[in-house]
Amino acid sequence: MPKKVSIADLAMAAGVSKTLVSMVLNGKARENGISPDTEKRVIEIAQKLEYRPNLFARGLRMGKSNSIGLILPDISNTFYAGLARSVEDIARKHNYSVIMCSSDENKETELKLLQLMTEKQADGIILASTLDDEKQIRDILGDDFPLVLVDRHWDNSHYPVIKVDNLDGTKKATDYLISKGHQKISIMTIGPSHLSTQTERIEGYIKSLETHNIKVLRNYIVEIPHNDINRCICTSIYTWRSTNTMPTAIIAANNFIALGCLDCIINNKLSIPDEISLVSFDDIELFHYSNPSVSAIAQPIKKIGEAAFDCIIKKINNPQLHIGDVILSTELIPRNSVKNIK
Amino acid sequence: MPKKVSIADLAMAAGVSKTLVSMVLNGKARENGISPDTEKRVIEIAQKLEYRPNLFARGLRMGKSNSIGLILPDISNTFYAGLARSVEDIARKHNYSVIMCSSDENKETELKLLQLMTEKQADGIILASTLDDEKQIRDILGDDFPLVLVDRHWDNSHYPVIKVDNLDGTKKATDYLISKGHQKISIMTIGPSHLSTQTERIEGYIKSLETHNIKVLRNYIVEIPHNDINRCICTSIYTWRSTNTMPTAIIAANNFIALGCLDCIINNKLSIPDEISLVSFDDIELFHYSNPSVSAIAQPIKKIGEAAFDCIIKKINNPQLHIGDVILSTELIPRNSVKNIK
DNA sequence: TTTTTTATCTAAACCGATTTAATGTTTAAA
DNA sequence: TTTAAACATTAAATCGGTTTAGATAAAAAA
Repeated sequence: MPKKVSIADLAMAAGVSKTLVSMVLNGKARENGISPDTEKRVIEIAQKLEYRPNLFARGLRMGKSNSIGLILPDISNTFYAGLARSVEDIARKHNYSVIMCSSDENKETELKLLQLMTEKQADGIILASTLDDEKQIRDILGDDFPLVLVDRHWDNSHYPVIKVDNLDGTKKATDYLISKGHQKISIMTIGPSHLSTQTERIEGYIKSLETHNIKVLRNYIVEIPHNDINRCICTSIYTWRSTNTMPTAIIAANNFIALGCLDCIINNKLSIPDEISLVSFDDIELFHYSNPSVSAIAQPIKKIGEAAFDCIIKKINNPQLHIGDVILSTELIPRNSVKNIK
Repeated sequence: MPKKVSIADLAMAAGVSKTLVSMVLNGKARENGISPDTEKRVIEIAQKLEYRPNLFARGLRMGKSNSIGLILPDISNTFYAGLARSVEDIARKHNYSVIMCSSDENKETELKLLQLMTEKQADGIILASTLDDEKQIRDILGDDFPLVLVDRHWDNSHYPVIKVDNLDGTKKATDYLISKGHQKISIMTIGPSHLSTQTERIEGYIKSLETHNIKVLRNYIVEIPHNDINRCICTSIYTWRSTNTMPTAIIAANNFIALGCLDCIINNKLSIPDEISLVSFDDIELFHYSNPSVSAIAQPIKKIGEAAFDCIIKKINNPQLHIGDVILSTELIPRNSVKNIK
C-alpha cells in the first residue's frame, strides 16, 4: 500500500523547506526568487514520488474548495440531467467540480442539502428551489453567499435568477394553437404551488387568449399535484367528457404532464391530434420519437447551465457584486401533435 | 456577513476546552465522563451560535471524506442518470455524498477524473470505465483503493464488478425473436472496442443462434463507432438492401443504437415491425412511448446502483476484503416492435 | 572595512477539526 | 493519614497544505 506523499516528504527528499516546495508547485518560484536549479529539482522529485496534493488541506487553509453545489429536484429527470451535464462541463473548464444532489421536490431535503453544501465548503450553490420563499435559505446561507437560482424563483429575489421566458413560451404555444384554429385550449400545470415556472406559464397562456379575445375559462386551467399526475389528468379528461366541454387542445406545462397526457389520452382511446392536440413545455428526446411526435417549447438547457455557472463564478469572486437576472428565450418546435382545424 | 463559528469559538463561549466541545458534539460525552450539565451547556451554545462543522478540517484530520466518486460516460444519458440517482439515494442514506463526473467515453478524461477523485479525498470510486484495461487505473489508485466497476469491466479484473448478465440478456432477446419465427437476425453493437458489455452481448446472440442451429453470418454482426451511430446504421441498411440480404430483425446492443435504428428505419421508409423487427438492450422510457413501442431488455438500474454502493462501502471499511462480482439479471419487455412471422 | 542590497531560502503560524496523554479534584479504600 | 480509584477536564500534537515575517550569505555600494 503506497503511503501518501506529502509536501513535507518532498521537502525532505529535496533538502529544502516545505515553503519552498509549496511555492514551486504553485508556479510561484520566479516571483519568490527561487533559483531555477532548485525549482527544477523540486519538480522532478515531485514527479518521481508521484506527489498529489491533498485538496482538503489546501481548501482548509485557503478557505476555498473550488467546488460548487448543484441542487435540483431530480438529476435523473431528462431536463435536469441535461442541466447538470451542462454545469459540469463548464465548471470543469474552470477547474471547478460540482457536487450534485436531488431534493425530490422536498423542502426539508432541500434545506438539509443546502446545509450540507456549506459544511462541504462549496464556494457557491446553483439551486432549482422547491421552497415557497427564500427566507429559510437566507437564514442558512446568509445574504452574501454566492447562490444562483435556476429554473424556479420567487418575485423580487435577493439572489440572481437564471431562467427562461416562461410567459413568452406559453404565449407562443397558445398563439400557435390559435393560429391552427383552436379556441378551446386547456393548460395543465403542476400545482397548487408557488412555483414561478408554473404561474408564469399560466400567465402567458392567459395573455395570449386575451389578446385574441378568447374567454379564459376556469375549468380549462388545471392544477395537478406532482405526485399523482396521471390519475388527475384522467380525472380532468373524464370530467370534460361527461360535461361535454372537451377542449380541442392541451398545453402541458412540463414534460411530466405531457407524458401523462400521452398515457391518459391513449388509455381513453382518444387520438392525438385528431381528437385532441397537445403541446408540451420542455422538449425531451422522447417527443421526437413518440407516437405522434409532440410539438414542444424547447428550453436552451446548455445556455441555462452556462449562464448559471458564469453567474456563480462572478459572485464567488465578488460576493457584493450585484448581478441582474438572466432571461433566456424558448423555441417552439412544431411536430405532429397539433391538428389544423381551420 | 456572519463569520463562521468554529469549535474554538464554542469552547471560548462555554468556558471549556476544544477537546471537550469536540467530544460532546460527537456524542462521546458519556464515554469520556463528561458531566451531563456541561454536555447540555455545550450543546445549547452550539445551537445558539449555529455551529456548523467544517468538513474539510474533519476530513483532513480523520483521513476520511465520507464521499465517493462516481465516474460515468455521461450523466445526462438516461441510463447513467438513473444509475447516478440510485447511487445518490443509497449514499445519502449512509451519510455519504457523491461526486459525479462524465468521462465522455474519453480515456484521458477518465484518468484525469480518477486522479481528481483521489485529490478530493474520495473514500472510494464507482466507475463505468471506457479504458481497454485496468493497468493505468492501478497505477493511479494502487491495488487496495476501494474501486468498484459497474456496467463495464475487463476479464479477470482485480476490482469487483457489478453488472448485468449481458450474455443472457441478448440470448433471451434472440430466443424471443426466433420464437416469433425470425431467422435472419442482425445485432448492432458499439465497436470496435473492448467494452465487455458489447462483446458479451454478441456472445449471447451467437449462443442463441447456435442453440437453434441457425448459421451465424458475419455481415449480421455490425460494429458501430459510438461517435457516428446514425450514419453507420444507415450504411448497413443500405448495404443489406443492395445485396438483397436484409435481415428481418435487429437487436440493438444499447439504447443509442436503438434510437439510431428508429431514425434510420423511418428515414428509409421501412416500417417497424412489418418490414423489420427491433429489440433494444436497455429499456428507456422513450421505448414505451415511441412509434411503435420498442421491445427491450431492461436492466435493474436501481439494483445496480445499490449493489455498487454496498460493495464500495464494504471495501472502504475493509480494503483487503475480497468481494465477488455481482451479476444481476435482465428482463425482456415485449412491446410492439417485433412481428410474428411464423 | 563597513554598510546595503540582492538573491535564496526557511521557521513558525495558521486553517478547524480529532485524539493522545496527562492533569487536577474528589471520593473511597487501606 | 496515606494511597488508590473514579471523575471531569484539557494542553498539545496532528492532518497537509499556504503564508507571513524573517534569516543567511554573497555581492555591491559606501
